[in-house]
Amino acid sequence: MSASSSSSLPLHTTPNFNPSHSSKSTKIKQIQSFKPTHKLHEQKQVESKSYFHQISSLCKQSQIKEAITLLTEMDFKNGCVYERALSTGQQIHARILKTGGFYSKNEYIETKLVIFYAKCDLLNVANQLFHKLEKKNVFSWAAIIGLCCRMGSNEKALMGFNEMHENGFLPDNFVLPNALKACSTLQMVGFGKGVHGYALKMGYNSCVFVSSSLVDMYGKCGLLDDANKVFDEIVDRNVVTWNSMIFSYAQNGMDEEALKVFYCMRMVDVEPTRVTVASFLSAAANVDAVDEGRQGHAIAILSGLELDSILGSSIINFYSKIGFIEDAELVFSNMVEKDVVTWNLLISGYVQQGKIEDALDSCRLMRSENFGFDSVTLTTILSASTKMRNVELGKECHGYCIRNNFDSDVVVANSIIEMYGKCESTGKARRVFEKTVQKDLTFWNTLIAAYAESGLSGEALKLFYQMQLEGVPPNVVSWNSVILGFLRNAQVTEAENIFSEMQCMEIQPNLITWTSLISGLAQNGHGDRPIHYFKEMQIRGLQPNTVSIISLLSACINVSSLEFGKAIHGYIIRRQFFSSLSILTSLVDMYAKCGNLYLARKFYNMVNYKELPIYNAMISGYSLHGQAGEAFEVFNRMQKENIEPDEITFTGLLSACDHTGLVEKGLKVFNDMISEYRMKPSMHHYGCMVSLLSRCGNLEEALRFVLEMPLEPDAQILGSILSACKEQNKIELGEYLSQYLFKLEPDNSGNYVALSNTYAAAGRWDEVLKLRNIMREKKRKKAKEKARLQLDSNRNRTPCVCCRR
DNA sequence: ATAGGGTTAG
Repeated sequence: MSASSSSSLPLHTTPNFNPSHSSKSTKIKQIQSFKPTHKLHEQKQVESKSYFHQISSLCKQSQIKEAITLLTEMDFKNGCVYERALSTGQQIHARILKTGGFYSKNEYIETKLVIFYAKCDLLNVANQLFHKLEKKNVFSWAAIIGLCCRMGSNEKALMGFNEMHENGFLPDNFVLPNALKACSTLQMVGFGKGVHGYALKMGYNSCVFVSSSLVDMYGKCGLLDDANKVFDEIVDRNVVTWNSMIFSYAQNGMDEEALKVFYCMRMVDVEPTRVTVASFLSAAANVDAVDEGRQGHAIAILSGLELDSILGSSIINFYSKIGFIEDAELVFSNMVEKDVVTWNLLISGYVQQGKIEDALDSCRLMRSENFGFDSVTLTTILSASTKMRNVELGKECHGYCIRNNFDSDVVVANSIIEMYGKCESTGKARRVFEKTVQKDLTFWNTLIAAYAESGLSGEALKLFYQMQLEGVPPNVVSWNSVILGFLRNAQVTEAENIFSEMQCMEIQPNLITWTSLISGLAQNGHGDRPIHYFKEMQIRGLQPNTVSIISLLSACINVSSLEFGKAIHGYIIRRQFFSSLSILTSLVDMYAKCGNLYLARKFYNMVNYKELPIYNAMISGYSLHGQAGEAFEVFNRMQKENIEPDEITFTGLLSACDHTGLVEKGLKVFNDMISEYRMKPSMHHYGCMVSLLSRCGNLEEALRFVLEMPLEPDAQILGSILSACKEQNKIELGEYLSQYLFKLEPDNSGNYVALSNTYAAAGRWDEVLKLRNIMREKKRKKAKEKARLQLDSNRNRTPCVCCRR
C-alpha cells in the first residue's frame, strides 16, 4: 500500500495521511486515554453519517469510471478501518447512488458495499444496505453475521445463520467459525452441536479454521471430551488449534492437561504465540507449577514474543499467584503497554502477599498515570481490607464507591457487604444489603456467609428462610453457608441435619460442602467421622482439589490427628498431587504439628524453592516438640536464603524458648524482633515471654511484660503466671492479677483454680469462696446463652417453606 | 470473473 497509489486518487481529500500514525507512542497515548470501545463505535457512526450526507450532496455529477477506480482502490485497502478508508468508501458509495442505473443495482457492487460497511463496524449502515439488497448471497450474509459477532449481538448472528440456511444459502467455512463463536458466548451447546453436524455433512471439518473453532466452542461450553475428540481428528493443526485446546483445558480447571498439551505442541515444533504462552501460564499459575511457569516465561522471551498488555498480564498473574512478587514487579516495570488489568493484577499480587502498603501505593501510582479504578480494583482493595480486618480502609473504599457510583455494581456491592460482615459488624453489612435494589442470590449468599463465618448460625438460618419467603431459591452456596454456620458454632448435629435436608431437596453437595463438613467435624473433635465423609465423598465421584486437600490437612492440625493426616497423605500419593508447593507446605505443617518430625523434615528437604510458610511450619513443629536447637537452625537457614521472618516465625522461636526454658535466648529474640526486624510483638509473643519467665521463677520480669502488653492478658497467660504465684506463695501478685481474671470467660476454669489455690495456700477462704461463685455464675450465663441459641434455631425451623411438610 | 474467517489475563 504505497503512498503513490493513494495520491493518484482523483478524489483525494486528506493528502497528509501518514502511515506511521499507528506508531508506538500514539498507541500508548490511545491506551492511556482509555475509553470503552462501544462508545468509540457510536461516535464514529454519528460522524460518518453526517459526512456521508455531506458527500452525497456535494458529488452531483460523478462518473462511473471514477467510481470503479475508487472501488478497486478500496478493495486494495479492504480490512482497513481507518477513518480515511471509511470516507473514501463513503465517497464511492455516494457516487454510485448519484449515478444510479446499472451499478446501483449490480449484485457485486452492492454486496461489496455491505462488506465494506461491515468491515468498518458500522452496524446500522451495513444492516440497512443489507436489508435493501435485491439479491442476498453467501458473501453478504457472511459479512453481516461476522459483524453481529464482533458487535456482540450473538443472538442476531445465530438467527442470521438460520435465516440464510432457510433461504437456501449454504453457510460456508467462512461463516461457520463466527456461528460457533456466537454459540460459545451464548453457551448454546445444542446449537453448536447442530453446527458441528452441518460442518461434518458439508465436509467443512477439514478446514482448520472450522475445526479449531469447534475445539474452542466445546471448550468454552465445558465439553472437554468433545473438544479433545475434535482436536485429535485434526490432521494439519496450526497454532490456533493448539491454543484453543490449551486454553480449553485451562479455563475448565484441567490445568495439568493444559500443560501436557503445551508440551505436545513443543514436541511437534509449532511456534508458540502470545496466546499460547498466556494460556499456558494461567494453567501453570493454577497448579503452582513454579518451574513450568518460569519455562513459559523463558519461551516467551526466546521466541521474541512482544510483551503486550495481555501476555505481560498473564506473566504477572503467574508470578503473583505463586508468590514471586518481585518477579511480577520486574515484568510490570518492563511493560510499555499497561492497562487497567495489568495494574489490577499487580495490586492483587501485593494483596495476596499481605503487602497492603505496596498495594495502596500502586493504586496511587495508577491514578497518577491517569488510570481510573474499575470494579476489579475496588473489589481487590475491599478484599484486602477484609483480609487485614482493616475497617478504616474498607470504609474509605466504600466512600469512594458511593462517590463514583460503583456501589450499584453487583460485584463491588457484594465485596462491601462481605467486608462489613467479616470485619466489623454484621449489622452494617445488613444495612448495605437492605439498600441494594435488586437482592439477587449472590447478595443473600454473601450476607448468610458473613453470619455463618462468625458462627451466628441462628441468624444465618433466619436469612436462609427469609430469602425463600422473598422468592429467591437458595443454591448450593447458600446451603453450604448454613452448614458452615452450625459447624462454627459447634452444632454438629444441626449441620448434619441440614446436610441431609439439602440432599432431600435434590441439591447435590459440592466439593465445598464436603470439605467444610469434614474439616468442621475434625475441628469439633469427631475423630474418625471426617475420614468416613472423605471416603463417602469419593464414592460419590468427587475428587478433592488442591484447596480442599489443604483444608483437610489443616483440619488434622487442629485436632493433632496424625492418623487422619496419614490417610490424606496416602490419598495425595495415589493421586500424585505432588507438584504443588502449597500441598507440600501443608504436608510439612501437618507432620510437624501432628508429631512426625522425621517425615516433616523429609518433605521440607524435598522443596527446592522454599518460602516463608514452609520454614514457619518446621520452626513451629520443632518448637512444639521442644527441639529449640533445630528450630533455630531452620531460622538461620532461612536468614541465609534472605527470607524475611514474620510474626509466625517469632511465635515459633519464642515458644521454642518457652518450652525449653531458654530465658536468655528468649529475651534476645524478643528484643531482636523489635529493634532489628521492626515488628510489633503481638499478644502471643508477650504470652510466650510471660510463660517463659514465670516458669523460670522470674516473676518481677514476667509482671513487667504483662503490664507492657498491648491488650489485657488472656486466660492462658494469666494461667502461667498465676500458677507461678502459687508455687512461690506470691499472694499480693495473685490478688493484683485477679482484676484481669474476672473479665474473662470461664472457659479456662484452670485459672480460677490456680488463683483460688493461691488464696487457699494463704488461708484466704473468703476469697476462695468468692471465686467459686463468680465461676459458677459465669458458667450459668454461658449455658443460658447456648440454650437460647438452640431455641432460636428450632424456632426458625418452623416457617420453612422448602422442607417437606 | 468477483468478495471473507477462528484463539488471549482479572
